[in-house]
Amino acid sequence: MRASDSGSTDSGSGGTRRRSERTRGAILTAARIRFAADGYERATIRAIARDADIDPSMVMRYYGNKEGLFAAAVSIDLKMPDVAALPRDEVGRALVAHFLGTWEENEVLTALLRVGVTNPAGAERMQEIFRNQLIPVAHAVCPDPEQAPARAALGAAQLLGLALTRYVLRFPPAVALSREEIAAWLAPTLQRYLTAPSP
Amino acid sequence: MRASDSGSTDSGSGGTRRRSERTRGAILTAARIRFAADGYERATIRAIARDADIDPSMVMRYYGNKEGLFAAAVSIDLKMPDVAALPRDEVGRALVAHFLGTWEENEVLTALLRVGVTNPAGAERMQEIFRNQLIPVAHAVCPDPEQAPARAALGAAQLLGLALTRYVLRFPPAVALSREEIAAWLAPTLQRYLTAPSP
DNA sequence: GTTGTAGGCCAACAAGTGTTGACTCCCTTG
DNA sequence: CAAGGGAGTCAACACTTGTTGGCCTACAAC
Repeated sequence: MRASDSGSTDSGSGGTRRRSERTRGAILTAARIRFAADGYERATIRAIARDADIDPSMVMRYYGNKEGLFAAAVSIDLKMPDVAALPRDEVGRALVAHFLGTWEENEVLTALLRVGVTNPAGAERMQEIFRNQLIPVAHAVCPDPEQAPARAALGAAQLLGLALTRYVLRFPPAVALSREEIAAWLAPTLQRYLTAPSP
Repeated sequence: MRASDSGSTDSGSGGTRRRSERTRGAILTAARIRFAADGYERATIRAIARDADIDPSMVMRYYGNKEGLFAAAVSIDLKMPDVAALPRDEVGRALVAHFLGTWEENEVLTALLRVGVTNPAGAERMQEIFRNQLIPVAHAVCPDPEQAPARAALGAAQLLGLALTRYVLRFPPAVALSREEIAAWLAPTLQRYLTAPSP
């Protein structure tokens, strides 16, 4: 897969600097895969380095320590859609579809979930994302702004629970459901949590 | 807390055997607490032994190895209520209430969730529980028996997601919700997943 | 061509892990 | 009382982990 191979006919300025950035990237992608597959503790620096075809000490050189590597590997922007611009009754469906698409194309989310469950720093990171990226969405569609955090939490519980059973624990029936079926079932739930009057 | 203290005036047969069973129990409770708090990898046998006030080697003597200890520590019976005997439209509320009560009084569930996310054996254990204890509930109330597994998975996703955000990741709004509020929000969701016609 | 500098690798360290075997102590049984 | 066996302790093992410092190599500037 190595594009622009070792021929290194690349332009004059910065032949080595180029290479360093390529290995930094290799480390990050390897780290994301390992964190997603194994969680924080079992994703060893040695294994990540092996995947990236470099020496373990390079990880330390570039990212200081394991926590630094994790922090660099799992920064994520959920790119939440602008729900205020949607018809009010399509918010639930749009969010579920966006969530499924993002999760399946981006292993960082699985990594974050796996790490957040066992590592305090990971949990904090998830709280940040919830606070900065999810609550604002609720704020945009909730009838009562004061209820936005609670309603966002309910929606997050439903979506993260689905990710948990489908992508992490892999309950067979949860894996077998198609994305369309999931959207059909979950959309009304999200819609209600975010826009319906309090029960 | 040690009932019938070291006076050992207990009846003749089996003074030592009694003590052994007491330490077995101490190991199990310490293990449950540690697994719940730290997950599988970070819950070290040494820490568990320290909590139980015994030597690490005793853990090996009684449970063989760490996996054996885990298997012994997290066997659980959810004691699911007999939903067939309930009015059909109260199933959702009953399940949510039962779930919240069970989770808050039993740290084993948090342990299982934490371990299941990073450890294959833990995930398998959760799949077992889902298959043997949750699917039957869905079978008892689903209109179409063939859909029971999928509907059970949807319900499990919602409930586990709530446990995840409230008891493990501790999103502040999820922690702040009262059990009554949670029941009011989630009961209709469970009700729909289990009993409503397919969307 | 010489030199400085950054990229990269090797070997090693200290700490902590699960696990094992030999040892002591005490209670129960004859 | 003597003997047996199980409960419990101690010290050590082999191994893996994150992390460090010294060394080599190749490119860029002078």
